This record gives sequence, structure tokens and C-alpha cells, in this order.
Amino acid sequence: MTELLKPESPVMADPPGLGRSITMRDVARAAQVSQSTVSRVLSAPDSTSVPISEDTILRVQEAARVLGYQPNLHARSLRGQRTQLIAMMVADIANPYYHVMVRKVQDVARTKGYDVLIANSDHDPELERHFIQGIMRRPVDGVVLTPYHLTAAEIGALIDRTGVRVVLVGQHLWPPGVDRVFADDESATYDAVRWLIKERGHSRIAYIAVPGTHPSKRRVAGLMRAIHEAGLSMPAEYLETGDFMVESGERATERLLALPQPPTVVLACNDLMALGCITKAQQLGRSVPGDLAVIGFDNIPEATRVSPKLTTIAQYPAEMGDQLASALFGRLLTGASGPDREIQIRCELIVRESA
Amino acid sequence: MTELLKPESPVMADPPGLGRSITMRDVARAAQVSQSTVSRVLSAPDSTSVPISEDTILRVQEAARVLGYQPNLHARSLRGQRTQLIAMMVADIANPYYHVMVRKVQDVARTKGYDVLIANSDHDPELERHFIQGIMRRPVDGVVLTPYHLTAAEIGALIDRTGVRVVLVGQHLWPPGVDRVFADDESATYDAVRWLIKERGHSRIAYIAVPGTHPSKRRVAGLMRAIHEAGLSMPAEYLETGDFMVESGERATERLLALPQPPTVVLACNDLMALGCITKAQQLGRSVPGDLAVIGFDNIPEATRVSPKLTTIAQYPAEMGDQLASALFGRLLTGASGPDREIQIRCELIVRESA
DNA sequence: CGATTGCGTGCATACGATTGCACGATCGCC
DNA sequence: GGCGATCGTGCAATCGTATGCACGCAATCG
Repeated sequence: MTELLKPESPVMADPPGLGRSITMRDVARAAQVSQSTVSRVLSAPDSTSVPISEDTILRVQEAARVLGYQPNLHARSLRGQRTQLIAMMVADIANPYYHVMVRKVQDVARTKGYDVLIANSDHDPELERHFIQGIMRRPVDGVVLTPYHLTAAEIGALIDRTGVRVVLVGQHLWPPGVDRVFADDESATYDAVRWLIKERGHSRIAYIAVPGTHPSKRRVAGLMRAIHEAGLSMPAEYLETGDFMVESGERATERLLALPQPPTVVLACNDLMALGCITKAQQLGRSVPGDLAVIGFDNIPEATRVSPKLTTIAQYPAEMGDQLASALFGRLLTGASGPDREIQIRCELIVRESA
Repeated sequence: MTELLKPESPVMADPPGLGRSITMRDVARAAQVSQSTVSRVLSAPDSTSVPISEDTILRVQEAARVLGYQPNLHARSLRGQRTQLIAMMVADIANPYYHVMVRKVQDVARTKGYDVLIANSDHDPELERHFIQGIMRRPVDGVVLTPYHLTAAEIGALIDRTGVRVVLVGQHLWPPGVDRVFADDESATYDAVRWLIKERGHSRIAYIAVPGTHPSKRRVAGLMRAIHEAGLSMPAEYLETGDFMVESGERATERLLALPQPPTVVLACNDLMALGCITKAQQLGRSVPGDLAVIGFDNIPEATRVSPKLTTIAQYPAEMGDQLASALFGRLLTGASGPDREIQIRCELIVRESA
């Protein structure tokens, strides 16, 4: 019975559950094989690469099951290829636009066995760089990011140094080797304004923009395109500014309605400002949409609950999340093959009561 | 000159930037010291433990700076103690109640140099266990979780096996060794109902609960306590049910108002259902709060924008996030010393127009 | 029947950082 | 001037997993 004399544990291996976790060595000992064999069995039970006998496979799997073995992902990450981790940077997870996207990406990631690191940039250049730094310290397999201040060069450098796969949100940047997903808000705004002019006969059109943000720039561009195409022009006072918050929409509306010749319709860069617009207009005794029509952007749930119900350009962040995830995992699972893709997500004018 | 013959790089080390990342060995070579010295300098530049000469410190720091060295956190995690990672499980990141909490925890974590893994459970027992499994595969330093189906035993097992510090949200569970943070919704509901009875003279009080959820149970308990204490009683038909969605609030209200003797006030388990309640009551020709008063729970932003403005019991998820983070990092940075703490976050009745 | 395959397994090393231990050098003390 | 204390640094093992290489053994072929 010398067979039973094992080199370690003269009395008994400390029963699992007391701090130390179960490793491949433990499984190997239990299954009477070497640690490398355990590794091979558990990383690819379905043949591939090295052949293992049926009998060994079963012994190892049984032992792993009995001991409740869980692979240590830190070790796996260190050793090499897969970290089973992706990172996602958005401006603000508490923003209704982003957390739906995040949610979708997380759902897909979970089904693929990936964990997700989330970071908020708050549009702060410092924090965006901090995120990049973070990825260089803790490499991940893939990254989804919403760049505001990052340059294509910085993203390129990240890819060079870590080999990470990158998918990004937005269309103002397109470094080589990455896919990008964006809402087609320029042409959605263009279409909406065209509709206002052709179908509703408006010609005094105002816009509440948010200076310094890319989406706002693109939407204003769409607005201008439609206006010029219709042979109209837009006085400078009609281009108001806000900061995405309800109150800024109210203030902008107050200024617009105080003009000698106020606009007949206001488009806001997001729904919250549009809500502020409606409130303020009603407060000032104007009827909506009779005296002033209002169009928002985003289609937040609240848009259907206000009175009048908000006409708005819907975005589909869930769809963006889906596309982001499938682009990223496409590159992750099939290698980085294929050309850089860009995926446009539709935006859609939803006509309700406010315009 | 045999001194110059180093085992590695007969010609030249490949210049950094080509895929391979910069390690301590590279820094060590550049600073003409051993890799262990680099480690000591960079992990604790301010003395502690082993003494290092001023000169060496400067040389190493300079080399690290020039080469743009970034420590590999996977390696650090594997080696032992800190992973610089925390994980957070909530029911749904897209839920306005949770993402504010998450945001706060992330902010604190960033300032401490920690990354945050986020998981959604969707109240699914399966996914909650999946999360626990995940932590056992990729150990983290700390965990914030919102258990719904998890048992104290499961959480205890996690702590035993991984040594992770745990802080949880809610008050229906309190495994040894963890701190917990929760909103005091039982007594907030009690206070609100008491106020309805004493100050507003109501006696026919209905409630829209959400069966199977812990918060709902506690709030109903608070309601009952106040009702019984006032010597009143509550007919079974007044205890309605919903699912947190607006529409379920509408349906419940429809049933309540169809009763031979309808209630004069409805409390809803959250604001969305309360909004549905107001809408439906108005649709049915009742005035709010004249014919039917309504009280919500949460104080979502929309509460101030509906008409009449919603009277509701405010929760402070941001404060919860703060407390969660400070409890967790308290345990992380000072060792697990100290007794298990429980932190109550106030809830506050905000009287507006609907009651 | 001996040599050549090919299959199944173990040995050993690497990933990058941390850390106990030991060694050489410098200094002070008697 | 010799010996011990102290300081600064390097050596080497370790964390848990993945994987190239080599080796033993059975099967097959000439």
C-alpha cells in the first residue's frame, strides 16, 4: 500500500474552504495526473490540439467537479491571451442614453463568459486618458469607448501597446483597426426639419444646441442643410444654447419668446430641454403646438407622459449596444480579420402632439 | 570585458512599442539595478520596510518615467494581496434607482485607484449565483451586492473561500463579517401614513404593492403598523398589486376606483406606479388630490414635472452609494477590523401637490 | 522481429510582480 | 585593528495557468 503515500499532506490536505482556493494542482493530485493534463482537459474538453484519453478526461472532470474547482482568471490573464474581460467607457452611466447601451453590452458579454469593467469619463479629457492608462495597466481583450477628447493617435497607441480590440461610439473619429457605431443624427435632424418646412409650413425655426459636444454639432449641421436647401435662412438669435438640463431649456425658451419675431418651432438637442421648452412656453401663455411647436431628441419614456405628448427624434441605444457588442465579439472570437466596419443606427421622427 | 556579455539581447532589446509591453525587467536594465529593487522603489517610494538609497530611487523613477512603465495589474493580482478591483452586483443598471448608486461607488473607487466590475442580476436567482461564481474565478478585493435570492450562507461561503470584503444593500440579510446599508423605508412609510391619518384626516387608505419583493414587504409592514396603531383597519381589496411599471399602476387604480367604497388615498410602492395612478384617476374624472390623493416612493425627477406635482417619499441612492463605498473602502484599507456596521439612510416625505 | 510511427502524458519554463533571505560593503565601537 | 551592527541590493521562490518539448509505450509496417 505504499501507493497511498503521497509526498505532501502527511496527515491530510487542509479541507477546502479555509482561505486557500482550489487549484489545478489539487485537481491533478485527486485525478492522479499531472497539472498540465488537467489544464489540457479543462481548457478544451472537445479534442483540439493535443489528444487525451477518454478515461483521463473523465477522471479529471470528475475530480474538478467534486472539488468544486474554479480556474483562476488572474493567472490565466497573466499567462497570456484571454483575459475574459472587456472595458467600457461612457460619459456617464447615470445618463439614460448610456446605461441602456451599457446594459446591452453587459448582457451579451455575460453570455460569452466575459466580465465588464465600467468607467465614466464625464467628458473630462483627464478621465478619458486615465481610462486609457488603466487599460495599459490591466490589459483587457476588448474595449468599447465613447471618445470625446481622445484623439485617433491615442487610441492607436493603445492598440499598438496592448493589442486590444476596440469598438467605438460616434463618428468624429475613426482610427485604423477599429469598428464604430453611431446614430445617424445628422440626417435624422435634416429629415425632421424638412418635414417641418414641407408638411407643416414652418419657416421660423429655432434650435437649442449644446456647444462643444459632437452630437450637437452634427445635428445643427443637419438643421442648416435642410434650411439652406429650402432657400430659407436662420437668424443668429434663433440658435440658442443649453446644457442638456431641463432648466437650460426653459431659459433658452424664455429668450426665444422675448424676441421681436419669435420662432414658430423649436428643436432641442435632447428631450429634457424640450420638456423645459414646453413648460416655459405654457407658463408664458403660449399654446403648444399652436403658438410654438416643439421637437425633442432621444425619445425618453417621459416623452409619452407629458401634455402635450412630445414629438421627438427617437434614438435606439439598445440597438447601439447590440451592435457594439456584436462588432466587438466578432473581432474577438474570429481574430481581427476583416475591414474596419462602420454601423449606422437609424434615428426616427416620432410624431406625437407637440409638433 | 566579459562583464558586458549578458545572457539576453545579443544585439539589442526590441524597442518598446512593438506589441510587447514594458516590464520591470526593462526598467531594471535601464536603471542598472535588479528587478526586485525596481519593485521596491515603485511600490513604496516613501521608505517603509526596506531602505533604498536616494540615488537608486531617483535612477529607477527616472527610468520608469522615460520608458513609460505601467505595472501589470494581472501579475500583481496573481501574486497575492491586492487586485485593485471591486465588483458590484445590482438588479439592473438601467434602473434609475441603481445607477445613481453605482455611479457614486465608481467615483469613490476611482479616487482610490480601483476599477469596478458591474453585473446585473435582474432578480434572477441563477444570475445572482453566477455572480458569486464569477468572484471565485476572478477574485476581487471587495464586493458590493444587492441580494434578492442569495442566502447568508452563500455569501458567507464566498467570504470564506476568497477572503473578499463584502458590503450589501438591504436589510433582510446580515451574514457575519459584512456591513450593510439600507433605506429606512418601513418607518418612512409608517410616518407618511400616520401623517395622512392625523394631519389629512384620511381613513380609507389603499396600497399598490409588488408581491415577492423585500422593499414592498417592509413598506406594507410600515403601512399596517400605522393603520393598526390608529385603530383603523384595512379591507383586503385595498391592498392592490403591481410590477413597478406605470401601466400596472393604472390597472390597479382602475380596480380600486371601481370598488363600491373606493379609497381616498393611494400609496404606491414606487413613483412610476403612482404616476399611472394619477393619470388613470384623472382619466376617470376624479380630481387629484381632491377625490383621490396619491403618494409615490423614490422621488424620481419626473415627479416634479407632472401635474399635480407628485407627493412622494424620497430615497437617496447617491447617499447610499457614498455609504456603501466608504464602508467598503473602510474595511479594505484598514483591514477588516471593527464590528459589523449597519447604516440607515433616511427616507423623507416630500409634500408637493398630489396629497 | 526490429524500426518507425503516433498517441497520451509529464517535465519544465514562462507570464510579471512581490517578498523572505542572504550577502557584500560600510561604519562604529572597544 | 578586528568584530558586530546596519544599510543597500540581488537571488530565488512563489502566485496559478498555459504550452513547447521530450519521453514511454503500443501499434504498425517492412
